Amino acid sequence: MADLHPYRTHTCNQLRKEDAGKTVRLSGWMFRLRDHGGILFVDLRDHYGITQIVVHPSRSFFGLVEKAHLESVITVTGEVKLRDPETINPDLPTGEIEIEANELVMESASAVTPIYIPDEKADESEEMRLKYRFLDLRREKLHKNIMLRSQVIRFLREQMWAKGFNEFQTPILTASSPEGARDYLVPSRIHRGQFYALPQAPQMFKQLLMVSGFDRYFQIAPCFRDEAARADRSPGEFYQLDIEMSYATQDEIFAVVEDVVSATFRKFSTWTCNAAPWPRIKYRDAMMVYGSDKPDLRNPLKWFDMSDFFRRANFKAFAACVEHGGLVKGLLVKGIVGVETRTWFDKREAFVKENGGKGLGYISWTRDGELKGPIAKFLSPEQLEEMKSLAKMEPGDCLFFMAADPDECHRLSGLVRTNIADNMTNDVREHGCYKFCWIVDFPFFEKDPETGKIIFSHNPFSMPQGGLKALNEMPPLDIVAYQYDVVCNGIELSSGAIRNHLPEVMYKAFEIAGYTKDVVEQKFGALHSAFQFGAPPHGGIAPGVDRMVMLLADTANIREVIAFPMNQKAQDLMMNAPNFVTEQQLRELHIKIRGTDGETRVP
RNA sequence: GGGCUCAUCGUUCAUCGGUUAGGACCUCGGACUGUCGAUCCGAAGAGGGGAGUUCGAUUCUCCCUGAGCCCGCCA
Repeated sequence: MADLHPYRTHTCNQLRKEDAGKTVRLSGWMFRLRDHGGILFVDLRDHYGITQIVVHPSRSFFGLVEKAHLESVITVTGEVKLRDPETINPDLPTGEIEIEANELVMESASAVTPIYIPDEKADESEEMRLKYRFLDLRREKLHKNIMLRSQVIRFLREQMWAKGFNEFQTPILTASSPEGARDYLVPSRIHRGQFYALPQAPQMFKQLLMVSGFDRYFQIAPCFRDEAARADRSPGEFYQLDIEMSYATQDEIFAVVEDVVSATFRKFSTWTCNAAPWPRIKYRDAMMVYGSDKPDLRNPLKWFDMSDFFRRANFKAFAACVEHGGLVKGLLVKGIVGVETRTWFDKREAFVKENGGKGLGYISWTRDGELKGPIAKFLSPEQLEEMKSLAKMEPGDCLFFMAADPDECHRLSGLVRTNIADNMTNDVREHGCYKFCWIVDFPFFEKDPETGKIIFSHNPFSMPQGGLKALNEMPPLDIVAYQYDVVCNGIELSSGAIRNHLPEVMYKAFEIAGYTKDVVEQKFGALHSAFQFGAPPHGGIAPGVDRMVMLLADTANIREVIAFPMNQKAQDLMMNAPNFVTEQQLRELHIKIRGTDGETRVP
């Protein structure tokens, strides 16, 4: 046996009945132990699988194994034996054999683990799981998620290379960027009082690579933003499949993403995907129909504009709303009258009020032909008839109404659309599918609700449709940009734009948003400078890697697809980051901590 | 910055203001030569911190601390 590899000749998912009789060596963790007094069974686990080890009482190491804690790492040498037919375990790929241990080495004894690894359904606090992440990652579910992530990233890379894209690295220590999210700052030791920033995205670098003539760029790019986390938003840092293309039209960029993302979802999930080209929904239509710029298209419910109808109808509350610039929308829900109870309808209305709305009107067409509901009595028989044909209503259907200022109306209608679908007795949503769509034509500018100022609504790098002419001639709020998102099942997967590579257009756009030429040249110095020397028209996009894997793993929490995530407060509980540093370190960085409770604490 | 929910053995979940604070898993001890979430017997092990209400608080109230989710934020 001296010629065997010191740790293993096979993995724990390799041996089959054909291997019977071989002398083998396996290493792994003691996953489970079944102690029958006279005989021990150890489920030996490694990355690949599980193999049963049998330890007979005559062996010198019998006592060692019997007393060992689970999760200890051992190396076992022994003979592959066929199991008796009645002891075959059909649940294990290696279930037809077992290893009869002749030698055993305790490589690394484990203490009692704070979480019990075999219990996949255990529901420890996330705090506990994050603190002992290296243990949680041993569990099959999480281990698989991280492997899925690894394979997805590999596949994304392969596809990008195959499409002629080149992979580049861009700096991690860079300059603080104007606009956008809060930067993570890194103090400079050499330059007193100056700071680097971690990139929120390699946005300017990838554009500069286009100016440098590299034509097609991609990177699995780390992005850092010092903003609050959510269940679907990783705190601090996340990864994007960052893409930029020279001389590309919006349609060409869409085609690349449709190809790459579709292929990825088809490869790594059994769920169906809607075929490319994906629906392209204008931002304004998305807000009108779905009340959201990230609609879940598995939900078939759609709002439509009834402002014109209610302007003419003699229901004063809605007519007044429309007169004052508001919006009235209708949502037809088929076949729920007589299915859902009065309480159900009351709950929908209560939901709207909880979310700041005035209420939720509706008219039900009962199975015996009556039109009922809080609003029905305000409409004349002719108007009710018009409403029915407008909404394509049938007996058993209910028409909901939302009336408010446009922004508020969209917001509430989006919430209601989801709330109704979530609570219907007969679920109308599709399941087991990924529904992709493009949201296009985002507004270039919007009005700051607090100051009333015109501000960039998405990002100042994108090209306004109509170019300089539009900026000069159109009301700013009517201008749309070559700015687009990919949305899948209600999750924003990706965001991108055809860039603005023309200095004059930059100046004008920033002027409308209240910035002078100087500011443009100062804040976007490199980009502005680069555009003076021949810049190719270019555009790009950046699908979120974490979110793609999250959808593929069918988990609601993005931390389930990140090996070492931070908690919602952007703390790494395992590494204890962030943490205090020594006075010496602070001195080198010319930093003094402000305030009373933030005194420098030396660990 | 704000809102909601939560905090009990190592873990997880119970417990009407009066209980020897209970179960499951883990742990420890014992039995057991074919199990595979082994089984059986036994044992150990808990109210985050601080105020208050009360004859009496794990339970009610407030503050602090910590956690999760949401809003703001995330061009």
